[in-house]
Amino acid sequence: MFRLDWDSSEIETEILAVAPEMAPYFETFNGLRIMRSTCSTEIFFGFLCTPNNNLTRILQMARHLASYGAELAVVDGKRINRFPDVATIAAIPEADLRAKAFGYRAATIPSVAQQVLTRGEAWIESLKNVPFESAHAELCKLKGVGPKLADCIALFALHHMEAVPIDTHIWQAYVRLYRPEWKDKPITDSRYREAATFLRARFGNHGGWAQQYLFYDNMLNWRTRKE
DNA sequence: TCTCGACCTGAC
DNA sequence: TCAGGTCGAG
Repeated sequence: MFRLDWDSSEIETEILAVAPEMAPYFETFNGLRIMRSTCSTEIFFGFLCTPNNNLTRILQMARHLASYGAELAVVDGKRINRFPDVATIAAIPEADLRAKAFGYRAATIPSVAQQVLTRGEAWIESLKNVPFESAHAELCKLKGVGPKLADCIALFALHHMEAVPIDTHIWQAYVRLYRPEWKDKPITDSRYREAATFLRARFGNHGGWAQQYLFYDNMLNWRTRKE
């Protein structure tokens, strides 16, 4: 889960050799790791909760989706459920999720699950065995999944370690470090592609690992950072 | 290819 | 006002 079989100092050394600007982030957040989930379905639908949303609500929504799965145990009075399979999520009525304050994602989450089902239950897992670019392209064909979610799913669910999801935080870090002339510019499709391509080229197979530091730093400091 | 507005909710 | 965005129209 925490990739303890990976030597983080070795990875940091390799990243620093090609991207010395990462040094202060490694010093500040020493020990930060990128997690390795064993359940691709959970990560897939977890990220479907994230668009245009905040972490507190994302957690509530992910927990609610989990409640549709088989009960594993009760710990300190709290039910622990296995994350449900794709078919279960595909069958959740939109009204149920609306009632749980899912907003417009009440429609998109079951819809994406239905699209996945038509590709077969093993489809998500199968994307682990194709090149990152192919997996990303396939994920983007789902209505409701754009380039950012595709990158998140590729990295965190499928373990394509070169993926660099450009969310609002990585976008701010990218502009600050590499593209100051784009300060305050919104992310368009083409800018997204440029940033993601640039960061993958710069960090190579450690793109996912490196972006975690930039993400966490910006997450902590974006409100107070003055330029 | 870019720009906009819409889309749910709730914390700050 | 804005969150770990995406879609459709123009």
